[in-house]
Amino acid sequence: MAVSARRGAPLTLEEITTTALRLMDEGGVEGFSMRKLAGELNVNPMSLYHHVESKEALIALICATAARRMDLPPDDGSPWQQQLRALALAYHRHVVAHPALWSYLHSNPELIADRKLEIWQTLYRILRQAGVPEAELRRTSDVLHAFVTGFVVAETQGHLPAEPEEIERDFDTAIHLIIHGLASFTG
Amino acid sequence: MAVSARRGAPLTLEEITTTALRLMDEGGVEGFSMRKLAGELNVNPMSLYHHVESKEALIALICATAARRMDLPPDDGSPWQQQLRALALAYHRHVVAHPALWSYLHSNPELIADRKLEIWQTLYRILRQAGVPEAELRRTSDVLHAFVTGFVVAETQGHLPAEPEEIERDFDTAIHLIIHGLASFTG
DNA sequence: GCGTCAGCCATACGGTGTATGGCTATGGAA
DNA sequence: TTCCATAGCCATACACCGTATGGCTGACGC
Repeated sequence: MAVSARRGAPLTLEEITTTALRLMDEGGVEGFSMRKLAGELNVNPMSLYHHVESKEALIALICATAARRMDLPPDDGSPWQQQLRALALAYHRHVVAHPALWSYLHSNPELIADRKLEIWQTLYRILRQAGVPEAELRRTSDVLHAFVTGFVVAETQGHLPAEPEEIERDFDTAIHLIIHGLASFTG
Repeated sequence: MAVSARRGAPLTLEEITTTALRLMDEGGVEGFSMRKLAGELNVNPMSLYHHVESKEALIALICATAARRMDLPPDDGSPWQQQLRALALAYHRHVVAHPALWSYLHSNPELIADRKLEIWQTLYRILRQAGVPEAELRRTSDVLHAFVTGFVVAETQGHLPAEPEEIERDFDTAIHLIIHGLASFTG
């Protein structure tokens, strides 16, 4: 099947996405280009297009994969406040691992809109436990996700102070606000 | 002073920023280019660089101007909840007028970080009235701004439902969460 | 009259995404 | 064994981008 002249093995989608993610981690999504990716893979730029429809589609694929890979806290029977905090921490940890990617995702939220994603199901479960009415689940989860997204981007973009313990306190403040805001539903 | 060959009058910074803002409103910040701007102004692309240092600087200038133009609610003595709502509405109104610009600003929060901006002073005032301790003002305002920013981007990016009354209810939910979250400070 | 300089622009460089079409070697069919 | 469809790859080209460089022009102060 006409393997690359400059490489031994044929390209794989896996290889493409992995390298692309690394490049984006290193140089941001803005600094990422198909030509650089091709160079890194020692391949002609056009070869990529046999595995991927477009640059945009490639990024979308990587975002979707990243979103699916997040490991979320199970329902351990603890109070919803604690579970919400655990979920936020998991999300936060995941974002910090790939700031560039999530900052991009932040401006293109449709890439993570699928409500069947485990992350949404987990959030729904916690919100139910918090007393949010069924009819308000979609709305409340949207708003919360927007909040969290805003926070995380502010952090990864360096809008918040750089010291880790300061960030942690900011994080605590954010969670505090959200939990006390949600608690008003049970009242 | 060697006015443009193709135009009668010399370029002005005002003219450049106004046209640039219009182009960004129409085609998004990604779709905006110096060459298109020059074309719109009937001028050689390089002429722009006599009034502006770079594309990035131009966008930053426009963002800063936009942020300063927002007219904010004065302290009318009403409860802080009401004032916070008014501030959020003013912010919201302003963002909806130039979604593309604010979506960009959202990914580059440093462009609006200046704490002397009236918007921050107003927010500080309201947070004080809400009982937020002085030492927590910076942190709380950061977090709130991140929240609001996230919400507004979600809305302008079409992540929230399109129907206006739905958006309004989402907005109410957001404000509700924030107000009840803040209220925990006075408790 | 002359120098200075603001304003403008032509050209060029190195980058981008990707359309088009052609090459090659492999798998299956005959 | 032969043949061919096709998967995989790549060379070329196009239209765009931001902007460095350096030169032109004409208004102004002296």
